[in-house]
Amino acid sequence: MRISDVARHAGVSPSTVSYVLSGKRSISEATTRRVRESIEALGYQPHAGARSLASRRSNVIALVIPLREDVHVPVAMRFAVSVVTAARAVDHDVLLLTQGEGPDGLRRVAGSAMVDGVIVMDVEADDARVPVLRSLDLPSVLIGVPEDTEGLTCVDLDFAAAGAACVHHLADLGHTEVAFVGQPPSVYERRTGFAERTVAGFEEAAVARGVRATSHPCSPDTVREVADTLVRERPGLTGLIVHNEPSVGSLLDAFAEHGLTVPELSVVAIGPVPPGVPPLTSVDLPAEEVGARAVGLLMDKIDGPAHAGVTLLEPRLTARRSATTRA
Amino acid sequence: MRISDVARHAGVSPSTVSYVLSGKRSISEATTRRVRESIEALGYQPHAGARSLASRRSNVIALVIPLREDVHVPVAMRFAVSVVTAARAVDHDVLLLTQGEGPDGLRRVAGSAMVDGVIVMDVEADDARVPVLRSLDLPSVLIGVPEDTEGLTCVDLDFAAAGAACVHHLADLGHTEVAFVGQPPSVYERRTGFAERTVAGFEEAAVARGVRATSHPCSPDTVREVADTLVRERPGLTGLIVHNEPSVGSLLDAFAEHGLTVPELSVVAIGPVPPGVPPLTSVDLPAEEVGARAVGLLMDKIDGPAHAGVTLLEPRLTARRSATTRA
DNA sequence: ATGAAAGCGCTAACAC
DNA sequence: GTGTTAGCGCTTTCAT
Repeated sequence: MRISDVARHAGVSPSTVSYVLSGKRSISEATTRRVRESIEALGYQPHAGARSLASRRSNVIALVIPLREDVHVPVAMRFAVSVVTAARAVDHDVLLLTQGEGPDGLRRVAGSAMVDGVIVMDVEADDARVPVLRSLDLPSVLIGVPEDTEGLTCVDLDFAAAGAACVHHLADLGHTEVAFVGQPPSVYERRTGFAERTVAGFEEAAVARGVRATSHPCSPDTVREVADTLVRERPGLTGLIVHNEPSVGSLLDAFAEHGLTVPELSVVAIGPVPPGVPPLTSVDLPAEEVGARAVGLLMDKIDGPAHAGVTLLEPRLTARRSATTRA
Repeated sequence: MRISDVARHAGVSPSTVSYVLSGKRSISEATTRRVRESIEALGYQPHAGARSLASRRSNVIALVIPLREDVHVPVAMRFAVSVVTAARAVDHDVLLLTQGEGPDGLRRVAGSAMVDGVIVMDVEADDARVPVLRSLDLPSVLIGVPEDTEGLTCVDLDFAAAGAACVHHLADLGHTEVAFVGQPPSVYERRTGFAERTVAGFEEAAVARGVRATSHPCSPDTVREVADTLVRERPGLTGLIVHNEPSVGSLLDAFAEHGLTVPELSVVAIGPVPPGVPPLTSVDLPAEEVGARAVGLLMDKIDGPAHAGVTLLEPRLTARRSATTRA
């Protein structure tokens, strides 16, 4: 089933069928209808390879997903799904690249014209893929923000503002001693942008508001240790900011064992809305919006002149029931 | 940069370059070396679209990933990553399809010759995609087993055997009263193969061993309810089989509140090795192996005559420290 | 508003 | 063991 079959069936030339499909030329109402009917009747679908050869567009974008021990998989998956959904909405498919392939993966898909652009997740401050991206002239969008953003297009939640928003919320409620419990140490060691920026935002805001503050990294197996330390060293602690979705539950349990329960201990989370009782006041991670924005920006770059820049989505703090006025 | 540039640089014909790349013809050692050097020197990479047009092979496979509320995302991701890794090892890329696209997604990628084959995850007993796959003449492999497997190629862990293995392990340890805590109810309602088969294997083995047994579905918000019910209605309960990775932790906590702690309550898990203390005796889910097998079988189908059939990987129970001899 | 025809870059059948 | 060449199925000038 080829385009010429459709053309014959509709009594037009192949190019007309092509133009009906692409809309790049105005075709009479009547012809358009006949062509569409033929396409329908014959069940015609253009050959993707032929199309990409002739048009120099594959209508495929690559998505590099992280697969590290320390990234919270469900969150990564939400990004991935939103990217796929948004891409499909603009008639593009998504090729999955794993972090494991590294810079070479990017070179490969770019060099073979397999994809029209790429979206890279989980970007580090000094990411090895960034120089490759710069050298590649392959349209790209980063989800996350490296140190040097010169010439890059990045999207992310404004994590600094998110960290700050939590401090302001607690300070507004009268809290004067707060602690920040963050991502696993390894996340900071490899200098993942979002983690660093959140802590920075937290610390700045704490200074600005005159709030006593400390921050601690935290992995699943140091939850108890972190809670113990905090209880011991910060007896006046009344506010807690948790930027570690997988461990919120057990962290709060650990505090509970010391007699500190929510909402006497006021808790604000940063991340996906945590299920559980009581519902946590939190700054939600708008994965769907980030993914959609990334795709939108990538499409702009693919068929327009590059429009570099960093887009930081404003955080929205949703007050639920875990943070209350300081007793 | 085209194949003819490489050919000129190496002083051979384009077809020779093509044959060096594909290995489909024997080329003299010397020529091969010259061609490879030219490829290297020029940084040549074949155009994927041109290649797929001429060879009728895209070297891309599609992977349909589930994105339901009730599937445990980290497990799904492990499958996905193992599929990508295995595919890359045989020089194929992976196009990501979401469950949301349903049967149409399959038709689309097949019809446009975008992919050479497809791997479908999270297959239900009566899956809407199966008839489509049958009608499509697109090589496919299912991860999971539907009711009617006629003409299909399926791979999965032998979940019936896994359920049975847990019963045998507990029975061997002297337990005579066991309970099975499974997936969320919705998983059974949509008749997901692996869930059904596990329960069936559990029940059969319990009858065979003369063990008193009941089974309960369980979702994150019914964990406590399930534990309460079990404690109330099954006072003699000493063995627990948990086929619900995300809830094992809170389930055991709930039992602990009733004074039933591991290993006095012997627990065997089915799923990815659960982190946590004490380490749980479990039948691990060999996601990497399943993914690799799926890719291997798909490659066989892509370049050979179909070799349908159901491959069930034998479960391996690893005794750790959560299941002990009955007191 | 439509058609004719020249490629896009590769593979593989056919020749030697 | 290697070269020549005819497509693969589409898009897009160029022509009308």
